[in-house]
Amino acid sequence: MVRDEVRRLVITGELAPGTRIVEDRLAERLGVSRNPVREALQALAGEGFVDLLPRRGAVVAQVTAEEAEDLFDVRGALEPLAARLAARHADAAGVERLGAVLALARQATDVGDLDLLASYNTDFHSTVVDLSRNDYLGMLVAPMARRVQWVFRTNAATRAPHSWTEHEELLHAIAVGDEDYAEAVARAHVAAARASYRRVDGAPAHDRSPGPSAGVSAGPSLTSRSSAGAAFTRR
Amino acid sequence: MVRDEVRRLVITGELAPGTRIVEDRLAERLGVSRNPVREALQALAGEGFVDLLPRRGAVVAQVTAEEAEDLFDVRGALEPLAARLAARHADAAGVERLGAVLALARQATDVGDLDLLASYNTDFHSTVVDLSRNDYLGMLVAPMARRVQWVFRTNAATRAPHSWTEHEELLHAIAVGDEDYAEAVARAHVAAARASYRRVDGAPAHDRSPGPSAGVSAGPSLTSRSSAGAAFTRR
DNA sequence: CGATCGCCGACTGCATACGATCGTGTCACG
DNA sequence: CGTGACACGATCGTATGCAGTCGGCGATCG
Repeated sequence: MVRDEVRRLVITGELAPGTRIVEDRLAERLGVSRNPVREALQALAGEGFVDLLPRRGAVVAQVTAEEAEDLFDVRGALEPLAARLAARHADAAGVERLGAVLALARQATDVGDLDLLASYNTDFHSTVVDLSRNDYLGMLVAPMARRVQWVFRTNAATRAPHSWTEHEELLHAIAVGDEDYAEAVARAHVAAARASYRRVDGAPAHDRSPGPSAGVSAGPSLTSRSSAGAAFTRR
Repeated sequence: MVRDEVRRLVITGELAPGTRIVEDRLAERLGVSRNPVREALQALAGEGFVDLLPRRGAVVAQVTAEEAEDLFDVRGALEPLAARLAARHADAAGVERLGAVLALARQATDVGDLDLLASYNTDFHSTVVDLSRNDYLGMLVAPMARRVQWVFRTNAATRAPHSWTEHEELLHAIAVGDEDYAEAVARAHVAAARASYRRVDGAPAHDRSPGPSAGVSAGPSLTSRSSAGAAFTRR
């Protein structure tokens, strides 16, 4: 599918944030006509990977520090829910599937393939949502997981090891069916990821969100690549 | 925009759940070509209003009881978050905007225009999310609010009055900036809506979600407007 | 009489074509 | 030398055309 290919180009960074996307050129590059490309861009706009400016085309979305924080807030709401529901509904086969992803991730960790590890991370969370048996939640989280993968491709390296021990704990909680425990683990997982992010990326200039304040305040900010001034995308 | 028009057709029920959508016919009906219709259908598929079967076309999605419950679970996670963030970030102007929507809703209540009231309901929740200053949350909630409006168009009548006193309380919590209170009110609001839904729609056969069990088990179900027999819309 | 194979219509998916609109560069004028 | 209007090019939005595929229906065979 063309959509998946374009999304891959964006997530892997082959199309860097801020680059303008011209339908003609991308269509030629992919060897298709403009129509599938247009549909792909519409879909990716819905997922927040590109911004669609009427009559002016598409640009790969910028990830500002604020949006990363926003993402953490939402993850903090949805992932604990997914974990709780997964613990409630998961059966043996489901736990098996989760364990399989974990095993693959361990291999990828040993080999040191970070991109692969990141995609297993996405797989793990997607599987948890699958086990929650909440289709609507799945509809929301699937794009979000991809977005998370995109936003944190840069600092995934430092985060990975801790992340996976936390995943093991979540698997355990789900396996024994302890909803409260699963929810708590997921909550802690997101909080830890946020703290890790702040360590790597520098604390946000204006703390819009209390939570665990990142003690280590870090060096030069990688963020603020924002070029556009008027950044609002309301309708 | 064609997309908005098609979405309206679905939400208002002019295109009933289960009906097959043929691109040609809909295009002619709207007086445009197939291309805009195709893009609209893709977008609506992303929002969950239609199911897209590869090579077979689009079908207006069915809303099963399970999906309604799913929706409540997700609302129960996101709306409290939005309320908390709104209480944290809202300024006087924002509170003003919320109050304006409430005022309009009161008028609509007096007049008894239920469709209008439903859309104000959507507006209210959208505004709360706006005040939260979390763009990503807004991106998720905007389609969800429309979906809620769609799912509960049938029983909005019975629910409306209670709903709006709860809204007033939420407005107050946001106005005084009490995050915990705002979050609690939003949580209670969703729980009350769920209870109301279950009263009207009958308790789900297999209780997948504990929560406040609907004591009143209700008479003749208003639902089951489904025309088609095969009602499953899993992918 | 029932089941299977093949043909036919319908519709989607993609390609191509055209008109509309916006940004940009240039030229004239103050 | 700076500013404004005009015109051109680039690119989007929409329309039309064509080929591939899927489901339905009838004919043929067991």
